[in-house]
Amino acid sequence: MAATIDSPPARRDRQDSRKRDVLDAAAALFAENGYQGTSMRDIAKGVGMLPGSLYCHFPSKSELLLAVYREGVARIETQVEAAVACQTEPWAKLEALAAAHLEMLLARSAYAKVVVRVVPSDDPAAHDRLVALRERYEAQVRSIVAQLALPAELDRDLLRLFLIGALNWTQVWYRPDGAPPREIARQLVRCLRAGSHQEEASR
Amino acid sequence: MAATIDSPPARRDRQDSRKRDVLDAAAALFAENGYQGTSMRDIAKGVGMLPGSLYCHFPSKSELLLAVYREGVARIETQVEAAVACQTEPWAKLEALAAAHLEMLLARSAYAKVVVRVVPSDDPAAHDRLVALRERYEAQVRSIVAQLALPAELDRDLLRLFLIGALNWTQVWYRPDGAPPREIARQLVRCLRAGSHQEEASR
DNA sequence: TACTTTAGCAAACAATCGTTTGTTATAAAG
DNA sequence: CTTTATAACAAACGATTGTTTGCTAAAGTA
Repeated sequence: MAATIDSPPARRDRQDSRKRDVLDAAAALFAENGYQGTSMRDIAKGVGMLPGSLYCHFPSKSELLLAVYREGVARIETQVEAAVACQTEPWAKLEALAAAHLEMLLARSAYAKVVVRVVPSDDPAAHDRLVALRERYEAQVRSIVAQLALPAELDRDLLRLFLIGALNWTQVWYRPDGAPPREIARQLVRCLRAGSHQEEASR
Repeated sequence: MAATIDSPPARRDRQDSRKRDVLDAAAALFAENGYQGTSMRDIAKGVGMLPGSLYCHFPSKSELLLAVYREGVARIETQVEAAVACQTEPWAKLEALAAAHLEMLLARSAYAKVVVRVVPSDDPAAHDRLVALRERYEAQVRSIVAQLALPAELDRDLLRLFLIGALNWTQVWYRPDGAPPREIARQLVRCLRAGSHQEEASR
């Protein structure tokens, strides 16, 4: 078992390297032109393959989208988790979350852009699994929002949805020459901190 | 001139009636399945015509989208304007704007849904004119936000973009059995009112 | 060396896309 | 009645869609 442990890797590395190329090209194109606006031929051209060759790595366009989505959610989760871990105060955690989310969405990762730009109903065949992936990330946000000290009459779920909405909508209007992601996050959290302004001492 | 004023209308009414049917069907389908997810054949089937017959009323799919978009923006503007006019206090105006916007977006109008769901880059041929229509509405929001009393360090443009983002994102998560549009609007404005909580007396 | 595996190519598949053409039926205009 | 205009049909256009098939060549396994 240990004797053959390094014979497959060479093979495995190469195929995975190409598979990675396909994934990267698909992520870039989905992020730029949307799911329905990107054809398998576009992706093939992006990696210098023929269209049919893509099916050596992914059985269908839907599965390819799912793989990109999965990776996108994973990357956002990882970055957000790391950023939140550096903070102790709940509102500071929320701002760190927002900043990391925006950083990925606006500057860093094409994978992250796909998660926001491509809505589950864009591909009915993958709809349910896409929703499941989205919810996995939202659970992370929920756990941060749960730690906030808020007035009782303020709905926590709505606050979370407003936050995510404001964050994701940045993709529509963001320009690299405007306010940087970190500054946007700071202002957003400052806005949302509203109602609880007077209870700052509690918790 | 006044002698022939009522001879055209009969003709005009009929053709406009069919044109309206096409527009309605397109709006419903664009709202439900997106622009690229809706074919001219789908729309034709929706009004009981053959695909080619659509071109009697609209010269292309892009122009059809533009017509739906124009109508959508106009409807939102009208409703929002009426709702805002009933209020005098700036924050009350903003809440009325949010409520009217959500009412249209979530319950009332397929046209309004299209304006939010279809992003300009979905149709490169119509991109610039779609952006222009979107901006026309955003100007209306800007004028309301301009009346708010806000602390100086809070960016008005960002506040507006956060508001619109949170509003439009509701289309992703809204369920008719959850909180009604009016309640969502109330909570959202309460959240955003944050930073200016202490300056309530000013202006 | 002989066998198996597979990434990728070359070419085509059926289906669907937005759109065009030519014609017919209907109805307003003179 | 004649002329003109047009909504709608019937049918097809070429292009593009996601996908499949058969094959080749190279690399790993025994």
